[in-house]
Amino acid sequence: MKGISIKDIAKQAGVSPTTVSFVLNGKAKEKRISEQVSKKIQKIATRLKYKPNQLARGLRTGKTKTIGLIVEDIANNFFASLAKIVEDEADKYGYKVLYGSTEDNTEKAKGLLEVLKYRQVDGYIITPTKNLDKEIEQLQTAAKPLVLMDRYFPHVSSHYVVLDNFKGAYDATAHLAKQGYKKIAIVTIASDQTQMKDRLDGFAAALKDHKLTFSKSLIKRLPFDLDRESFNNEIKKFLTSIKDIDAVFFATNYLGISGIESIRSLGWRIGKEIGLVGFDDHDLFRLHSPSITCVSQPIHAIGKNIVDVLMKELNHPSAHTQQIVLAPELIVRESSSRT
Amino acid sequence: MKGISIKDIAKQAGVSPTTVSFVLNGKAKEKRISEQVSKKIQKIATRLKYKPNQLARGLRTGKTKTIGLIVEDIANNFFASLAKIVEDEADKYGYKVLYGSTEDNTEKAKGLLEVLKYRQVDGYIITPTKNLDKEIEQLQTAAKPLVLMDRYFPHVSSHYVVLDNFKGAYDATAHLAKQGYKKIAIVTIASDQTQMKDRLDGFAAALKDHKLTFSKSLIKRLPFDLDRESFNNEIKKFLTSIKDIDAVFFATNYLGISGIESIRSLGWRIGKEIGLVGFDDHDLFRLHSPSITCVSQPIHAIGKNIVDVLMKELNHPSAHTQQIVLAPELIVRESSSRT
DNA sequence: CATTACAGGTAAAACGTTTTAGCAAAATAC
DNA sequence: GTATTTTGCTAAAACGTTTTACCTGTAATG
Repeated sequence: MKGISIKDIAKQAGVSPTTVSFVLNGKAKEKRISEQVSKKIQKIATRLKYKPNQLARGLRTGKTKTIGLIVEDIANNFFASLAKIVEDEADKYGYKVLYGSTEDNTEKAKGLLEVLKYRQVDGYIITPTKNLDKEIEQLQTAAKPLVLMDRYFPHVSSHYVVLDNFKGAYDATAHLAKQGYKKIAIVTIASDQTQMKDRLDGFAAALKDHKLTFSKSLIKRLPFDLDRESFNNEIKKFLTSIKDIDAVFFATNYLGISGIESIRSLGWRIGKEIGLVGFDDHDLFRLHSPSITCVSQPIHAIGKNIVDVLMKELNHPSAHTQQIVLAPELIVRESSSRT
Repeated sequence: MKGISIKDIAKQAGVSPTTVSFVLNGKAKEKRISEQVSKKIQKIATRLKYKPNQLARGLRTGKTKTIGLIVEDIANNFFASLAKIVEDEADKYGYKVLYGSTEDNTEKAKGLLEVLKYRQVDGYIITPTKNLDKEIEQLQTAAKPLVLMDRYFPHVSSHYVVLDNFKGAYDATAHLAKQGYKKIAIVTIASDQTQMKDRLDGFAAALKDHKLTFSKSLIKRLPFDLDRESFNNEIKKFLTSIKDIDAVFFATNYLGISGIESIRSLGWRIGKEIGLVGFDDHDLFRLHSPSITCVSQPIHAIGKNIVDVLMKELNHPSAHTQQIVLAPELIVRESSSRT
């Protein structure tokens, strides 16, 4: 089952492989191939269902029509949904996607970059981990098109598409304040990267603007790599340690899920004794009783923007980098209404 | 940033590219390259951090160390979790994964196969759609290693790894029966593929074994490609059409989710007026009030088996095909207890 | 009529590997 | 001391494209 090659077409058409290549790449006019020959080659090509061997083409041109997608965790709802959109959008441009999960582990991320590099992907979509800035800069100096997502490095000028995390957290917290909650805590991930820093900052700013208590003791930063059991235990310990706590904001979807579980096992009634807001929408949040208020990301827009920026960069590399910050939407539900 | 090539190493070592290739492919002894030269080449290679150009290698050998993964929907929890495991397992063998979602659409599936083919993947992991049997057979006669997952074609002898769907549905239904539910319905997807057929059969067999009513009117088969709104409407229409219905089994995770939503909007109390069992475990099922009984798939075992079978086939193609059927686990929760 | 221009193509190199076939020198056999 | 085998290595082809440089014949130019 050897595939059809350009030579086969050439033979059938009685011309040279060169001519076939020209025609099939749309350079017929430019290279002055006659209408006749051109048509003939086209016909034979479609009849034989010729598909160029991407390896050979890649070897010659250096372009593989493949992009690398590095996410935090493909099993996470948010990243999985995004991956689907990226796949669809990339497909429109004829690109395929190679993916990998970092688990928020820098070594794993470096490994993935390495693999993608010698697989010669044309461009990268990267959810960077903590110390990946050096690698990102290296890719940039090598003029590799790349787009960061979900988070970025403030000191590195690169393309990125992220959520307005500050606004997301601010809105969530302000909403809780307006609902009359007085002592609001946050549970987040111990990360100094922008997405978490901005969420924390938004939280703090909203507290300040609404003249609510703000202290270190209202913040819990958990390591990323705990299992659910440990998340639950840590969250319970934290929540019970705060006197008069009446609301909590969970800064990621999986923290929110653990949060719900923890609070219930404490016997507190969500929306009554304790207000709750989560991050990223989820079927669970919509259908939970009570339903869970959350900050929702415009996943479709994010995916589309990422691919559009990357494709623009692939086709017309430009000096100036594009930073896209999309607005979140606060979806108000029962978990934050004191009634 | 041209990569280091075998020629660069050859030049530095003062030998021919051939020799370098032999050494780096572990054929030093076989090809009688001296210890000295061998060591020297190894050293230079690691010093220069040589990584073979996979395109060139692939072009020459026909092997790309890439496998194609075709799922129904990468945004679906089950497939996303599986994709992660497949990625990890494949990585252990040095393989990367190209993926795509079919949306249960045969044309899309054919398109994906086409793309994967001319990307020259070494092997395929396929969640087949309805009429994909011809394509599967074609791949087989072309001696392409492939493993089907989630479902298979009874009339095609191929490797596959699936759940014991009959048992899953049987256990779920029998459980409902034992709990005292009398009129049990099923909502499934209108598909004649094995996974759905077996679930339906398991459901029917359990009803029969427990001497419960079984009639066509207790079965609802919905098209795959509805949006959630339509799923909900259809499910509501169906459930209200059955007199004295007191339990329902949803044969996929997304149907279960829609089912919960529908039943609630009907004002029925899950676990009281109506017993409910879902398919595939999900955070939502665990944390819903009441919590949802479900048939859970051993995702990790599935993923590992799939990759193991594929790798065996890649390395030692054999005549006999392997059919692996894994046992589901019924996770009993509140939605099926009449108390 | 001699020159130039252009139309319509092709030969061959290159991309970076792997692999087959073979060569020269050293070692062994008789 | 010649014939054979073994050792240690290499030249060159091949994988399927793309692309540069050129070639040949005809038409236009002066």
